[in-house]
Amino acid sequence: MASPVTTALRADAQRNLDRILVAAADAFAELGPDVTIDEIARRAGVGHGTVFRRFPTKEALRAAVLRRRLDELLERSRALLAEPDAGAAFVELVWAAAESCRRDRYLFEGVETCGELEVTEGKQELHEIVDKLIRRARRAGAVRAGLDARDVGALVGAAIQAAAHAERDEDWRRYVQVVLAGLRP
Amino acid sequence: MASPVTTALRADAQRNLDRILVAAADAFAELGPDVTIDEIARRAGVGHGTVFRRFPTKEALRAAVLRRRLDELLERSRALLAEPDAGAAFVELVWAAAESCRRDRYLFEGVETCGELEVTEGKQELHEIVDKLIRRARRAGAVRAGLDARDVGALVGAAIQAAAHAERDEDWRRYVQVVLAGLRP
DNA sequence: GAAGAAGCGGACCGACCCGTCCGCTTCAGC
DNA sequence: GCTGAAGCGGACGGGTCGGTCCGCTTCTTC
Repeated sequence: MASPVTTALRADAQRNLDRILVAAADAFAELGPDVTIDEIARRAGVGHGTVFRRFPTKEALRAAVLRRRLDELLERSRALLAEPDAGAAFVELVWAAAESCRRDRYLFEGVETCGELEVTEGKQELHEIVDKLIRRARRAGAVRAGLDARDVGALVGAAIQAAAHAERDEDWRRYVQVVLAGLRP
Repeated sequence: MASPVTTALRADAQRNLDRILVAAADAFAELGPDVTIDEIARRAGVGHGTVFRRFPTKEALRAAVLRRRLDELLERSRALLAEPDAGAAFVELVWAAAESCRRDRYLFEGVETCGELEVTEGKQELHEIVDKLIRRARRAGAVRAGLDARDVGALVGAAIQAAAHAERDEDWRRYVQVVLAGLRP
């Protein structure tokens, strides 16, 4: 996924790699970008030396996890370009982004601050597609002017972040609805 | 401020205390809650032992800084209760909160996660007054139903946080406007 | 200006954590 | 099964940082 031509891994190594990526995604989402590698290794059931053999630094591991999330969003966004109703497509996009941020509340912040090529390229690609979706929606009169992909991403990420300390667990939906209402012309 | 009956400090000690609080506020706002005490001490022009004499832990220092911000907001909110136009008072409240978060983008997150009595009490007080302002505004038809002080605080704080990585420096105003638009009925 | 209290700050300790390294284990091909 | 390569993981080094402590300095009071 990260590098298209990975030399085939031994079966046990591949198994460990998968478990590390899953454990890292969970741990980052739950404890934030400052989780220790030891914690991730513990969750994956491997020694922390094993983590460092696959990912030279903690940042590289974080980047791999972020990239996976970005790829999911990319796929979803591309599909939405085919949706005939531009306004509905935009609303769906927002909810998809919200779901992603919901799974990892540090996603937006992470993508913004991560300098790894893997992530900045993914972000760039995503922005281009999302900008298309926004322009379409604006022409259809469903979205106010003066907003781009970065703005929408930031606001949605923010709404989820806001709900992190909420009392009820579904508050994030209300917050996203507030933002959606604010995005209309 | 924190404790009403502080035993009088020696003149130089009081001077140092003031400089520490200013330096800490700046450093926390600029570098986040993880700044080192050494950095704060350096900015204040004191040794880091001096910081620990006034504040037993880093958390206590952070709490003192947060409390100061909360007190400013408290004062502002109380004044707004006297404003005859409930809708306008609410909008002003939101902008005041935004300005505070703008000065320290980690303010909201800090207040939510800080366990020190000093801060939780201040938050409680603020919530009560802001809830009054919101109820007034709702009765005046200026704010949608189903939102309380916590919600509004979260959304405003998040909007500012979102603007932290924005390209233009005034983007945070646009974001607050989006949220304000979303808060209307 | 003398004396004692208050304050200062840097050396120091211990905990934590990233990243390396190497002796041992496990897998894959024959 | 044998063999060599690939993989493993824990011990270790080095750096950082929060918090303590104590010999020295500075202020205040008389």
